[in-house]
This record gives sequence, structure tokens and C-alpha cells, in this order.
Amino acid sequence: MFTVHEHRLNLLLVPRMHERYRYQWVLPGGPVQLEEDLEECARRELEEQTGICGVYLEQLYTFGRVSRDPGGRIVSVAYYALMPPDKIVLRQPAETQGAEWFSFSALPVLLFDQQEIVATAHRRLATKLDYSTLVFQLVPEKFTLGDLQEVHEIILGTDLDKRNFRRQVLALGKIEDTREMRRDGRSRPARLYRVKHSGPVDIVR
Amino acid sequence: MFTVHEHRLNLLLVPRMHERYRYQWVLPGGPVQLEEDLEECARRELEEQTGICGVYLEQLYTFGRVSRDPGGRIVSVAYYALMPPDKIVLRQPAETQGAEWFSFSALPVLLFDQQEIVATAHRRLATKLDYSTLVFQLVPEKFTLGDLQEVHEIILGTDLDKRNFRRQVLALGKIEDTREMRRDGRSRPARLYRVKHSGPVDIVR
DNA sequence: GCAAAAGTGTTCCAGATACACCCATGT
DNA sequence: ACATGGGTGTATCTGGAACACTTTTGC
Repeated sequence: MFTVHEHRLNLLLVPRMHERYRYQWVLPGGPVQLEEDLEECARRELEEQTGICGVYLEQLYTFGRVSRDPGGRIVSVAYYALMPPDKIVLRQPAETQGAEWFSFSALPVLLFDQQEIVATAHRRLATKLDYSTLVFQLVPEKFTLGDLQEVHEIILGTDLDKRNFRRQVLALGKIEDTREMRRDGRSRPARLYRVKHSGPVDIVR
Repeated sequence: MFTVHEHRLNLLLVPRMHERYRYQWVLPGGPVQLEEDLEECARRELEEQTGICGVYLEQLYTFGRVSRDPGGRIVSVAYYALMPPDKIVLRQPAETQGAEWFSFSALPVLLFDQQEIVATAHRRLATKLDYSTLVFQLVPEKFTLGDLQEVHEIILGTDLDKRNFRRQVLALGKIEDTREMRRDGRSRPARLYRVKHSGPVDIVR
């Protein structure tokens, strides 16, 4: 579960509840039930462990090395999820079983191969930003072009040219001007945009 | 398992051996064993059922819909494989448990969601041709530029411009002239090329 | 007036595309 | 001679990259 908030890419971790390695930080997840689809399982575990629901979710990769979990043979079908920053505080702390956001650049040491899973997800995220509309899953309903650019820069880890970025994102034709402005303290107000045909993530280019 | 042979994209199917739907054509595969990695499992099942080994293999997607197999809850971690046409006949028929190549454009009706799996694999193949060196897994050690172009055209289902194709593939710098020619019956002999640093598939662009 | 972020165009270059004819061989 | 696929160069278009100054607000 990723979000971009306060100029940082954040990853959500939960304390592990199994007896071995109890309270180590781990990715949310758990065993699939007989009567649920894989994505349903991912959504259910995410909601049970963090209270989050209704986010963008995409299958990432299936990790199945024999020895990846010393406690037994576990095959994990990993999903990654994206959430806009304005939903972060919607849920009551009571529902979130100790889940916490961590800055992606300062993650705790993760168990087993979870570091690899996280790295794979981040790579996918960065790659897919460039040829899909994924980024709109990481901004609120109304956002400025500066917001959008910042999300790109934080995930890619590089600075982008403002004029080129704006031209390109507008040329995609996926967003429209709301005719509203955001006054943001001590600088010039910025135009707010919204996604035009707010659909699922699609592939461009 | 895909190959391009005699101007067609071909897919390898095996007769199903479970009692329900016995002898229906299905994708090779089977249950993972406790002490093997997922890719090992794919290779083992492929070899057991078709005699094929040593091919390019890549994880495709994990299919886990609850009702995808009416016989029970099966989660399938699908892989796709590529093979050059000159290896097709290397294996003894005795080892191939009735496996047969089918033209991709005239596949038999497949069981359950296998049609979806095949479609997903084909989409991945076509997409990845354009930004990786995947195509070299589908041609023999020595090949002509015409061979390469034909593989692209067959998989993409479109005709490509000969001069542009040649310029682009040579510009990648991945292949070199063997200084040999292939005499091919009733037309001008063609230069044979080989892959330069025959490594795994890598990403270009 | 100064700090801070918003907003705005043009030039340049590289890579993609479109396009037509001659060549070497077998029959 | 003709049929078959091999081989070659150029002009054009398009999308990406580089690049700097003015505007609007709060303090």
C-alpha cells in the first residue's frame, strides 16, 4: 500500500501477529480463503489489518521460492495498492491494528523476501507512471499540476521540467480544469484540475 | 509454450489426463511440489509432459478466480515459454506424452479459463517484443533479418517496413554478421546473423 | 519589496515513418 | 526470362528535451 503524502512516498506496514517474529513490521496480507478470489483476499486482508478499502489494487508478482519463509512453504501472490493522500485519515485508529505509514526511503528491515517484494512494487510503480494513468490514483479528486508533478518526481526520484511536464499531461486529455483555485498560504494560487472520465487505470502510449 | 514455425505462431498443448475432461487439450502444467520453486515446477511439468527443457520461461500472471476450475479451488501461477523453431524436433516422441503444436490462430476450445491465460500470454509477448530482446528466444542460433522480421510480423499481426525494421534492429547493436549466407532455394542468399552477447532477455528502450 | 510557487513558448534534436528500386539466385 | 526474397538511402514528421522569465499571492 503506497501513498504520496507530505513530499514523501510512504508505505504501509503492519505488526506481525504470528508468534515467530511477533511485532516485526510486515506487509499486510494473509492466507486466501477457499471461497474468495485472489484480489478479494488482498482487499479483505488490507481492510482487516489497516481499515483501508476502496483503493486501486493490482496484481504484482507471485513469490514462491521454497525457502522464502522459514516457517513453511508459502507462496505469496503479491498485490500493490495506491491511495490518495486525502483518504489517509478517514479510518479510525481502532480499526487499524497498529498499521503505520513509513517513509519509503527509511523503511525498517523487513522480514524474509519482503524487501524484494517492495522493490518490485516500486519498480512497477515507477515504470507504469510513464505509460498509464496510474498517477491519478495517488492524488485527491481535485489537484494541481504541481501536485501531479510532485508525485512523479517523488516516485521517480528525479526532477522534471515544469513546462514539459504540464504540456505532456495536458496533451493526454485526461484531466480538465475545475475553474477553482487552491490558495495555499504564501504563494500564488494554483488551478485545480480533476480527472475527466474517472475510470480505471488505462494504458497510454 | 510458444514457437514460430513455418510462418505461424504455434502453441503447445497436451491431452489432459485427469478423469474429468480426459484427453481435452490443455496447457502443460501441474501442482507445485513442496521442495521446488515455482519456475522449477513449470520447467519440470513442461519437461514431463512435452520433453522440452532449456527454454526461456517467464512468469505471466496468477489466475485464482474461485470458480475457474469446477473440480476444485485451483490457483495457477502461469508461465509462458518461448522456443526457437530448430529445437522443435529435438525430442523423441516417446517423451512427449501426446503433446502437439497448434496454430495459434486455430486453437481448439480450451478448458476453463485457459483461453484467457493464452490471450494474456499473447498480449504480453506482443507488447514485450517492442521493448526487449525477447525475439531472440524465438529464432535459431543463426538467423536472417528476414527471419527476425517475420517473427515480429506473425506475433504482432501486422506488416512492417523492411528498411525501417532492419535499421532499427541493427541499431540495437545486439546482433552481429556471421559472414555466412543461407541459400534458400529459389532466391538470393541471405546474410546470417547471430546474437552478440547471448545473455538473458533484457530491456531496451 | 521579498519570498514562494504558478504559469507560460520556442528551439532543437533524435528517433519513427513513409517510400521504390536494384540484386543474386533457382527454375 | 522470370519469379522470389535480399538488400539498400533519403526526406519528412513527430515527440521529447532543453531552457528563463513574468505573475500572483502572503508576509
